[in-house]
Amino acid sequence: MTTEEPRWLSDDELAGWMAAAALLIKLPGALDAQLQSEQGLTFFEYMVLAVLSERDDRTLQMSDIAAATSSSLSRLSHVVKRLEAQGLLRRERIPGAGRRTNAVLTDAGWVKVVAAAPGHVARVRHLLVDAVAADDLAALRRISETVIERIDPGRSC
Amino acid sequence: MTTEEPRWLSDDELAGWMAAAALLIKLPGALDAQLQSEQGLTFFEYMVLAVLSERDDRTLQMSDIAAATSSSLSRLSHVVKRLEAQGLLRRERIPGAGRRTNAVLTDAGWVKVVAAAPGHVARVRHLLVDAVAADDLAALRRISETVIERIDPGRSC
DNA sequence: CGGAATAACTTGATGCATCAAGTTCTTCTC
DNA sequence: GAGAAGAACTTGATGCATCAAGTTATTCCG
Repeated sequence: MTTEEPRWLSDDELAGWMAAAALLIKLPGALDAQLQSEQGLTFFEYMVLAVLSERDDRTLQMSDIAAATSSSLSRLSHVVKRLEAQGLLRRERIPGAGRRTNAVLTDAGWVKVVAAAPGHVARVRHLLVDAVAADDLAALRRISETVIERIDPGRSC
Repeated sequence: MTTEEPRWLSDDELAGWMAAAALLIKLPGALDAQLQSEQGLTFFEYMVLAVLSERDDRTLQMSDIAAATSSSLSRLSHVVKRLEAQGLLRRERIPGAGRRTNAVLTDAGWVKVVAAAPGHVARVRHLLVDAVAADDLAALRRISETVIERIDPGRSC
């Protein structure tokens, strides 16, 4: 807690940051709205199902899903419980491995992701991937990775 | 609802998008956590106060605040009610102008923003502005503006 | 080999966001 | 100038996110 005058943002920095902040506020809602109206899914729920669907055995441990979706284990646990109640996946304790738990995509879950994916990808294309230059998308990736590393340092080694 | 095979994302596109998605999930939480622990404010609450504090008369109409913070009027209304209950701002109906309402920052609100700003700016610098190249920040601005324009077309004219 | 620390979740309470519906003025149209 | 349409919010219900605390194996250590 110093009393020195902080380094405020320059005009360019401020403009960049405000634009980014607007993106943070609006984009999640836009993605949610589309998935919600077409498939009754949250963007985050979709991510969970999608991550599972990419595995050969449609199975992944809770912690690994959390890592893959950048979420807390607590958030994931609540969501998985809801998805399980809907029959889209089921949980299985891994015997002899502490409290480790796998989530397994059910057939109904698979059908759901397959139904949701085209519309979702089309939306992501329309809003972002097809809207910006390839260079800018690469920049966005660099930026995101840098910022994420700063948020929790040493998460990827 | 076409049955054609959709255009899936290429590896580069997918990597860019996943990184961006991770950013969308983690950055808001990181900003909230800092403001919450230091000043008991949400990032969004801070934005509302900050926008008001930049006006000479510390006054702005609800709709204008909503536009400046990229939020819905509904969300803003709830937040402003909470901030008013804490004495950080007050609302004033503008007479003879329909349901138009101004929000006015109180002295307590001013003190709060002034107290919160340095820590918040430092955090934004550390996580984003100072972490990425100036070119990349410019790219982020371009990207954000493009995406926002796609989300609700013709919001800025 | 026993007790403490750790890992991997789960749960419950609280609070914020969103959506749909309701209010209350003003303005436009005939 | 009356009634309809629209603008600018407000409100209440619902649901999701977060935080702190609780569980339940497992491993480490003396």
